[in-house]
Amino acid sequence: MKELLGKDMRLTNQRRIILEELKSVTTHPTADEIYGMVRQKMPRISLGTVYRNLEVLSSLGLVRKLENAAGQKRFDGDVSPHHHIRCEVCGKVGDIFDAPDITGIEQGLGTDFQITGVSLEFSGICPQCQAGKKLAQ
Amino acid sequence: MKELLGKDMRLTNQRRIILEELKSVTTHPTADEIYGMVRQKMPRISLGTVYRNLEVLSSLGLVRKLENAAGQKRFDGDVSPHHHIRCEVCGKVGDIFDAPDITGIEQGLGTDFQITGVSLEFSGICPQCQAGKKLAQ
DNA sequence: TTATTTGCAAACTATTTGCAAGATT
DNA sequence: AATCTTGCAAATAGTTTGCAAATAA
Repeated sequence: MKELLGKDMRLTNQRRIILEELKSVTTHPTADEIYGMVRQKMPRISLGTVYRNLEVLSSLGLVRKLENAAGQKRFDGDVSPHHHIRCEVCGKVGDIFDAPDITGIEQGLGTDFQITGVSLEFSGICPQCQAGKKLAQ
Repeated sequence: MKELLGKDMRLTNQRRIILEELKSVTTHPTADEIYGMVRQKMPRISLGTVYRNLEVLSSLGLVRKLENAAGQKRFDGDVSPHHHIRCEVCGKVGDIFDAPDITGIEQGLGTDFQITGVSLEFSGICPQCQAGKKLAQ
């Protein structure tokens, strides 16, 4: 597990625990939520460190940063290819593993941009918000 | 043009000018950029008013709010169905009118969310940033 | 012994809000 | 008159940054 990070980059306890915690859930937590999770195991970590390390981990491709979204960024410990659905009411994010394949959809489009990626995101209402319709959590 | 807005909603000069300015460009400006544009015609308007009215106009469907994005929200005066591409370097947004149709892609997916929408967004590098590769504007 | 990383606090950016004054019906 | 809207300024939320101390190669 030593060589996961790049040259001159260390797998510190902070990084390891952030990564472990993120991989242990499927909830796509925000930086702040990750901060709360990690603090249970490492009470003196700071929010700045969490932000810095999420940035490092996502630029290394070890976690996925979900910024194609309203509001806060969220993070996903599952880097396998899949899509997301975001609750319009509470902002919670779920996974979509079985959407039709859109590979190649970016070919031959009329744009002067050099295309580097495509993102398909669904929006909807999560089960909890469907239930408690009035009091959007 | 009086009945464009809902009951008890007025088409004030501020709203009209914001709408006109936004419809006069294809650049998907940020709230701050719209503030700059509108101030040329209405120097005493405040940024808060611009934010408030962009919210009103987009909730009425008269403009489109692009929040599926990193960083700032952007606004589009063209509400016809089309997709967007965002420059990874400078954040600029372009239009994509000729992407393959993905209508119905949300049908029968394995999720407990009630699906209400789909968004396809491309990312890439705009012509200006391709040119000046070092000095990302 | 040198470069990286951390905790802390302050700074920053984008956006929202409270409120008294102004405008519209 | 009653309601909606504005300008202004202050507040808020999320994130980033500077820096001295701590840590690890």
